[in-house]
Amino acid sequence: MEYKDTLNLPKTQFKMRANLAQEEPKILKFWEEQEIYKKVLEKKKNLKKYILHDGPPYANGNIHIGTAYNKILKDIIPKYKSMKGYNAHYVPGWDTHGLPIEYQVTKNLGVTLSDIDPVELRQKCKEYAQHYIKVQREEFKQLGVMGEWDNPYLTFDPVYEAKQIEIFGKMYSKGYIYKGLKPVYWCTHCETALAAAEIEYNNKESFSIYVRFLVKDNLEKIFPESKLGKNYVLIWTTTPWTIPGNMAIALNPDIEYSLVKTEKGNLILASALIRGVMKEIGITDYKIMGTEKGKLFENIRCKHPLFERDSIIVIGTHVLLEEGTGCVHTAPGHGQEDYDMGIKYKIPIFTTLDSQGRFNEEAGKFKGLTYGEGNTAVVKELQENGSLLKVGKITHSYPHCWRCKQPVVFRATEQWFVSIDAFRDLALSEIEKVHWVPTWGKEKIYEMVESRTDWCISRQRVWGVPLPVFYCKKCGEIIVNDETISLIKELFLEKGSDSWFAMSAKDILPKDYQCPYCKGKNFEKEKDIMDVWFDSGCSHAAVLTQRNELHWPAELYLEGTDQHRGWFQTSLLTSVAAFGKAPYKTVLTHGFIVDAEGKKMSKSLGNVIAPQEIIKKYGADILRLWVASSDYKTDIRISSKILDQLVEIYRRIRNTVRFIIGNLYDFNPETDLISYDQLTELDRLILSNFQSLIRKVNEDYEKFEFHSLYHEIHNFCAIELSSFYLDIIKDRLYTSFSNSTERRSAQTVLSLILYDLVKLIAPVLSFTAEEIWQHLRAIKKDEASIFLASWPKINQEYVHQDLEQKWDKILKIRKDVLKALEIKRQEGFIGNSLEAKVNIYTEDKETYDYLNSFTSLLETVFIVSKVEVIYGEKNPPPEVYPGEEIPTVKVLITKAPGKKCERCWCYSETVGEDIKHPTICHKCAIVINNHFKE
RNA sequence: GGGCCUUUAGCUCAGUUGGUUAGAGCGCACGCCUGAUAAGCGUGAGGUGCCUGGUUCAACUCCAGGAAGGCCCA
Repeated sequence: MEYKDTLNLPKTQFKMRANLAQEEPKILKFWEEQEIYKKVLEKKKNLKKYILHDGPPYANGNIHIGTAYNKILKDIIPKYKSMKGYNAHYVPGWDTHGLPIEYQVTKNLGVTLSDIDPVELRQKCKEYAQHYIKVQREEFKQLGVMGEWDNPYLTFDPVYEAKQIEIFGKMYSKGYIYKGLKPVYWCTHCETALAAAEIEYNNKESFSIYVRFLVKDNLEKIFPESKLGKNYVLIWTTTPWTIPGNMAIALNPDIEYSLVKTEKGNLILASALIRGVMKEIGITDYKIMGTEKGKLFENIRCKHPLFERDSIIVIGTHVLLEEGTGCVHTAPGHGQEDYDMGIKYKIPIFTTLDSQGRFNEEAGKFKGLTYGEGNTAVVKELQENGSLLKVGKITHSYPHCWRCKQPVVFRATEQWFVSIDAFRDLALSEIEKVHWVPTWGKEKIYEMVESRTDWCISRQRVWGVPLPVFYCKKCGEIIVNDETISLIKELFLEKGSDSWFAMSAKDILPKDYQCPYCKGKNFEKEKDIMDVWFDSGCSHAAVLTQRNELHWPAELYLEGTDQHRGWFQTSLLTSVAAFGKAPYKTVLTHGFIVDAEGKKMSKSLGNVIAPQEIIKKYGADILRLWVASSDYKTDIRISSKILDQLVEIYRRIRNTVRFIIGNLYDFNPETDLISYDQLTELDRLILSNFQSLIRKVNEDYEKFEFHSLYHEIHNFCAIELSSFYLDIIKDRLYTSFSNSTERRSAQTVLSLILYDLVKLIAPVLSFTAEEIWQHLRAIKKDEASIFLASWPKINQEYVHQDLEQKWDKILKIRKDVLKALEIKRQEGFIGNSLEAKVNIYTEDKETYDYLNSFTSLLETVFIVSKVEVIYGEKNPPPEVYPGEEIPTVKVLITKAPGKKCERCWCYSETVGEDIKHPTICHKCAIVINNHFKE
């Protein structure tokens, strides 16, 4: 008889090697064909809603690792919430309008804005966006992200656009939107205003010029010695072309300025900078004639170095000593602070450049030159008239257009603005009410909103939602009111915003419409469109309030930390402006993905890791595990080393599960489960431990502490289960009779743990959890998908603190025993621990009684053939191992007595007792004689 | 340049209100097993707690300065 055939060795079809790259597509197909997401929604539809509102990725290009990270992190949450018992509908969205797409499309077509019909261009842009929506949708699905993929929200959707118009209308009617002349970042190449978010700073070589402005007024009250010769204010600038726009020179009120006598006249500049500047402009012989605070110079008149007009001295605290002369050339049409000065001193705001960057009539004789040509021309003229004291070149950080990479200019133009001051306080108080994770997110966005300037929402492009504004041709008034807004809203709802470009103002407005101001009958449409940030900032209204399955405000927004300035803020602003309330209750932010060294990923560094390649090589579950394992509160690292580690962790979890499944091949939970009071003590212990795991993991999901539950689950699999419990119960599972109570006891616990463990990992390891679930369903009928199953609950009956405490000590003694065994193994005295007998010496009565209470369990727990506990022996053999964990015990390892049982591999003196089965032990003989009669 | 943030073992992360010798898992090394086997078990070696000062009987922890890195802004 082959005794091996009488054992219950594990059997399973569940593969040790996951082969995720091949298996995941099958599971995806299963989810899709079975419409699992739909079924989950149907099942949870009457439960309380938990809405994670998706921040729309921009529909161009493939997804990158950051996008994948964000989407997976999001996906974990509705999956958990749904299983936990919420109606957690997830509607993904896309941001579809805007310059990047329009730029790419015109580039592909080889046209400029003026060459192409706007409606045609918009159609091409739409197709472009649609293409990438498709691409990204497939990529997101591959990540295992579940959601309303068949019906996502798109910012070019007519319903969306109509809602956006409504929000604009609401804000306008409250007086929060105005048209004004303001310097904005302007790209002369793209011919458009740019938002701050569309600017990137790169190094650029610029002129560096020092120019003297002749002082016209008498300065004797400030500097008596100024009467000796001509006096000048010395300025420094890197943009000579803005000199024609100069209207003032700004000085700091509290900085000290000196009058310096030089061969180039008496120069006024900040005292602290004299040495450096003199060196720079090549003056070695100079004398300081007097020093006074800047505020004394207010309203002193100077002569413009190029034109016959004045440039007055103004006072502003923005003037610093960081660079230049402390006297700041001020052109109100070409800089933010210059503009502020202009407003304060009632200086006319004007621009000297047209939209293509050419000088206009305001620049007088320079008209027609590009500002680049203007630089040279201005320098030349300043040189000729003696105003220029030094010209050089410097390389400095300068704003560039994020699309075309060209340097931008500051240029005053007519733009539409959202006035932040109108509702700033309300926005700030709403920020206070929101729960920010991590907590410093509050401070970050608070400070940004507190100090931000008005939001420029107009763009001189065509791929976007038009500003719903008419102008009366007769009186020039702006016409925006409830009637026009609702008209446009209905129009967009029916025909989309293309209609704005396809139709004339006359066709859009009702027949015989009259200007409310002058009764005029001819109208013009506004040509500008809205900033894409306004689009996406309206999503709370355009999506949350529009779909029955959702609600407003959302429970959660979850994006990268860059969105404190972006979407979190624009959403807050439109929401507070229109509805007086934040659109979210909680905002979670994560850091950026960096490489092994903590450096950001960039093509030039060659350290970019693509999610598509990870999926192909390792599988999406590994990527998902990476997301869960990382602490998103700071930068998140990824490298092939990190991925290799995750593969190991994954294997461990998978193999633990596989071993459990393998040992349940003949166990049906419906018929074979045994009652709690029949479970062995060890089984009850691990069941109690497992309840703690459920509790901790659940807390971690609630607090979004995924990296913590990743460690908890892995440690439970590796330590509690694999190296302890599973190792110990192997003997019982294999050698007991299949239907015996002790084996069913272990299987009962394994089954209980397995069913809950698979749920605990499901939000993270979604593919693997589903694969396991389908194996379980083959044995016991259950929900069609893991995601239809309910979240594990702690069973109080299983929680036994007292048991855990009692076993705490035996586990420590076990450590000492294992150590003692290892020493003997190193000596070559034993190999397998079953070859050993363990003598435990103790002089401590309490320890002795404690150990004795375990009786024959000790052999099981130490996985040895024999254990003897000896009390009171004053002189144990010298080779004992003194307990390190528990000093009251000493451990002696000897050879186990008897012979090795051929069946259970334990050493026993009972081997040979049974005449029919002389090579097996007594215990095994009973099993054989009772159940395997030949 | 400014605001916010990060820095603990090769890697991912723990470290309670300042208090013994700073922990876990993985990886690595060595060994065992061959009835979880492209698995399983055991043992071990790994730390200038980013650096420099300070407060304190005592600092990974508190304070100041700096370095490296990230996001945002100029």
